[in-house]
Amino acid sequence: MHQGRVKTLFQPLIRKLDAFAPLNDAERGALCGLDVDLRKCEPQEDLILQGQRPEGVVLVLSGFAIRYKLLPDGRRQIVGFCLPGDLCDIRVGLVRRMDHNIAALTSLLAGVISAEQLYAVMDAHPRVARALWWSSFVEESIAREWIINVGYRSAFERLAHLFCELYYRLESVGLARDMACELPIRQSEIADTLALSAVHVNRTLMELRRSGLLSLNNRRLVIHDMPRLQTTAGFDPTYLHLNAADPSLASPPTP
Amino acid sequence: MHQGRVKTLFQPLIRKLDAFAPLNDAERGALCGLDVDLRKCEPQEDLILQGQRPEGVVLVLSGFAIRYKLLPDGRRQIVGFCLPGDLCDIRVGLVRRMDHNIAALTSLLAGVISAEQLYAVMDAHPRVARALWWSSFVEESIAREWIINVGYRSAFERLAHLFCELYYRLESVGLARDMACELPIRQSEIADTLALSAVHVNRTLMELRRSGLLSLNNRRLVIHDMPRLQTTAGFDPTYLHLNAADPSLASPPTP
DNA sequence: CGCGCTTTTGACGTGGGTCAATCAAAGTGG
DNA sequence: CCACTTTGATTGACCCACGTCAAAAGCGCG
Repeated sequence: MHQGRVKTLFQPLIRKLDAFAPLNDAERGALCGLDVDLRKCEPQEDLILQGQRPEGVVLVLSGFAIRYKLLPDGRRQIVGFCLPGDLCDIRVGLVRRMDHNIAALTSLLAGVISAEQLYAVMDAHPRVARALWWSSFVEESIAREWIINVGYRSAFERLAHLFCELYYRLESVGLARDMACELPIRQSEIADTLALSAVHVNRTLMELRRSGLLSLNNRRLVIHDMPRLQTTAGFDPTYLHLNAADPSLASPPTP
Repeated sequence: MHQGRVKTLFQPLIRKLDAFAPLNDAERGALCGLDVDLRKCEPQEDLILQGQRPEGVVLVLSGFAIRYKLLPDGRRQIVGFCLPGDLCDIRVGLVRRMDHNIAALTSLLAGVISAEQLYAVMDAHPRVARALWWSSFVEESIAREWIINVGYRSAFERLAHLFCELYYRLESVGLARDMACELPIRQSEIADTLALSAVHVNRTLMELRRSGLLSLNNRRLVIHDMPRLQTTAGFDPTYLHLNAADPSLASPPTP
């Protein structure tokens, strides 16, 4: 469905999976051939609500989304970013009710894919299946790294770390290059992500700018000194498992 | 291998998976028939090191283990508990190098299973596959909840929340009942888990005792007032996806 | 019965929170 | 084209939960 335009929209996903193991034409074709139910969202619009039974796997085609939970005092904690090419979440077909919300951060185009159809493609193309399982593994790794970010690091390090992560993730789907990318995130959203107050995010961001490590203006992130940024952040990209390719590995079975 | 004694050692895993969807005799048999490479560990001994290529899926048979990362200043952050019945981690066969360590907390008996064999069982028994995918999904949910615990909640709430989680997880594998369980965790380890100092954990623990919510003495946790404990912790068990059973759901393909 | 872990207690310092303005950019409508 | 509103960024003053340092007290165990 929607073949014409959608084909290019699959680029981020394909590009990401290629980093695990290069896909052949048949595999790319199978992915692009997926029936996606296009869904356009405005900024702040919820895609999936907590407690809901997920009706399909959501693939972010363009724009940013966030996973978040609402907290008793009305605040929210963002527990993950869904960037273009991210599937939220492959195993969702196994779960009765979502335990968190997903909302659009920017205006966003998503594709809803039925679990059955996705699993069929995975069954027919083991390497696609492996790549998808790998990407869901990476998401789990990211969640664990966030525990450390929020628990252990100072505000300055937290921001630095988040920007390192977002830069590399965006680069891996072709949305960042030359140490710069569009980053349509408000300071209050950074605050909700890093468990800081918006005020302190602001102060820390200015400190980052003053220190010459990066600048973030007009929704555009420019990293001026990546090596030093990584060092001060304690950023070790291992957890993103980029270049994880190891086609020799056995492939777990699809649910 | 090791059939006789090992069969009972599979109980926690089977019990946990049963909560997702009751397994029949063939399915139980397939699990118990897995070749496990038994491995006995002393407290503090590392099971799997960061950077290592995992050689198989580790199933905790008895005792507690922790997932942790070492931090630049020598501290460590615990990013997960592996309790009896936990597999660490099904998709591990897809990954070139571990991004965190796993160590025994107590003396511990683990079973190492080859990815190929586990995947074969999953292929032969779709419901087992679904249950295992579900349990790995739950681990990811737990990691996300920990982001909130460490980022948002006060020390008092953090401890309360951790004890709620551990109680329910232990209950689901038959190691807790009547609001009590063995909990062989030192205060310094709670500190490393909750991103608090050991001193503050101690003070907070005493406050929890004084408030009559629970007691933790001689490695034994007794919860005196679970409803109030959950309320003060802001604990919503949804994220553990207990009773998640929904056998109608489609099953994702094994890698 | 003395050595090594943990746990407990005390005194004191600080990173980051809160509250409350102010400022800036981007609409919006007349 | 300009008042008026809205939303987000910035700044300042003050405060507290939790960290650090340091010492004491239990408590197993050889």
